[in-house]
Amino acid sequence: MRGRKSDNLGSVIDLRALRDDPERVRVSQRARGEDEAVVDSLLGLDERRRAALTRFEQLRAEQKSSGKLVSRAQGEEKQALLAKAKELAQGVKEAEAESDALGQELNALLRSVPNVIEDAPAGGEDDYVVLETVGEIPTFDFTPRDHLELGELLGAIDMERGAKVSGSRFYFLTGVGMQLQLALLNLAMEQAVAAGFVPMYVPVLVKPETMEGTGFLGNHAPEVYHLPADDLYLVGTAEVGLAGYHMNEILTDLPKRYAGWSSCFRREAGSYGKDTRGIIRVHQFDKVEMFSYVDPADAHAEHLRLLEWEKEMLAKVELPYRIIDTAAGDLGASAARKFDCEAWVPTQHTYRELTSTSNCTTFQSRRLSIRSRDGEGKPQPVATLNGTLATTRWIVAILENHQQADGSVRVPEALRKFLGGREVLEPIGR
RNA sequence: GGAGGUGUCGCCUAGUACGGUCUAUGGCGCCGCACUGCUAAUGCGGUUUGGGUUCACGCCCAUCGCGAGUUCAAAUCUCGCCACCUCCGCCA
Repeated sequence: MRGRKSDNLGSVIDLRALRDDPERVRVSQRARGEDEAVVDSLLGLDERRRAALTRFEQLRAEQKSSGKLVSRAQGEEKQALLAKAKELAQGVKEAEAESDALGQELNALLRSVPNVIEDAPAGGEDDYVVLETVGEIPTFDFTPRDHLELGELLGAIDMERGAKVSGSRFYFLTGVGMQLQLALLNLAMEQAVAAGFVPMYVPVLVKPETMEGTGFLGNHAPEVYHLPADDLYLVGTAEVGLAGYHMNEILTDLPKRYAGWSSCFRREAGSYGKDTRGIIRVHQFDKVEMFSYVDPADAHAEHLRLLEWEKEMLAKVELPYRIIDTAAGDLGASAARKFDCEAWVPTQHTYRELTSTSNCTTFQSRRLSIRSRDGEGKPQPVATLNGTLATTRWIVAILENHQQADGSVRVPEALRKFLGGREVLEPIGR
């Protein structure tokens, strides 16, 4: 008879909006290639739960007033009232059990539904739309080396020893490799702070509720490392900690912008044999991530701002890239829309993802209970958005695009001050 | 890791030995009104949070770190967990 959490269920997804416009969710599910019948199940469950809840509330009110009578009564009268109260209590317990059971069922179903998309192209991984292509693809009058060959020449990357120490997809950044990573992430942090982001160092081990609330236990679940001894998860991005930062809070002063620097861990399950060479796809890397809490009405505009900051950063390291609008079926559970910036990788003759910015609308804030007050002072969920500013993978594109015939690599102007003024990274003798 | 202590509506606080008008006390702060050359002071009233419902006034449910249990009835009793503080141990 204590503690009933199911009351704020409605906040997990916008049940009211679902009742008003179920078609919108159906369209989204269809575009993602997800089950569309879930909408009817949700509506049916919702109705049954509301009825059960009303029944419980009525019975409970009766029980309360009966309790007061008992407390005041004496002798025989009290005995009679007590008998009646016992009956009432039985009914209350049954009504509560029913409404709780329906609530749990509804909750589980709600959490299985990915975010409702906003204007994302329908389809799967290959159905992205190219929005813009920036910069010139470099041409070489020599056979370009791939990033690993360059990394080894420069004494920057050591895959062999990474595998020796930790297994496949682990590596060491050595010498200028580590300096280049620091330079890149420092440049990213510098830009973020200049743009008004609060720089953050964040936990990389988080509780299940944090991981769940950010949406990574949905279709990303197999990607996530879990430490069973402590029931903690290793994050795949600083986004997790930055989203959890304001969990269970009501925010004032939106927008709030944070830039988190963290190591990121990914199991890369299901990608066996893919990108096995070099540091393109690895279990551990470092990243500077932007994270914004904004008014839902401002979410799309913020999404475009995050994209602009990513473009600014890509321009600083002088990489040719394109921007794609990711198709619905390729979105994470929490994203309503996602733009990726993909840099040209000369030896692969293709573009590879360097940044990703997602508009999660109110998906994460509903699960983590992060709200602000609307014009009338009523709490409403905020929108959350994230975007990459730089990662270890950028080293791949920098090495390959700025390489020279002798195996040296030109350092982009903006990075030089973080590399002791160095203009070129030279191969070292072995 | 071990021992002890603490956790009440923004902040502080009463209540918990003995379960029942606790529908949670008081102060600070805040809001409204009154009084007042202005300000201040004073007086009166209001003020946990969330959800549901109502044109509205309101009304209903939940909420005393979290969860489970006992009971007709739990801030109060029982069990588990969490956070913080003190001491001890261990350690990069």
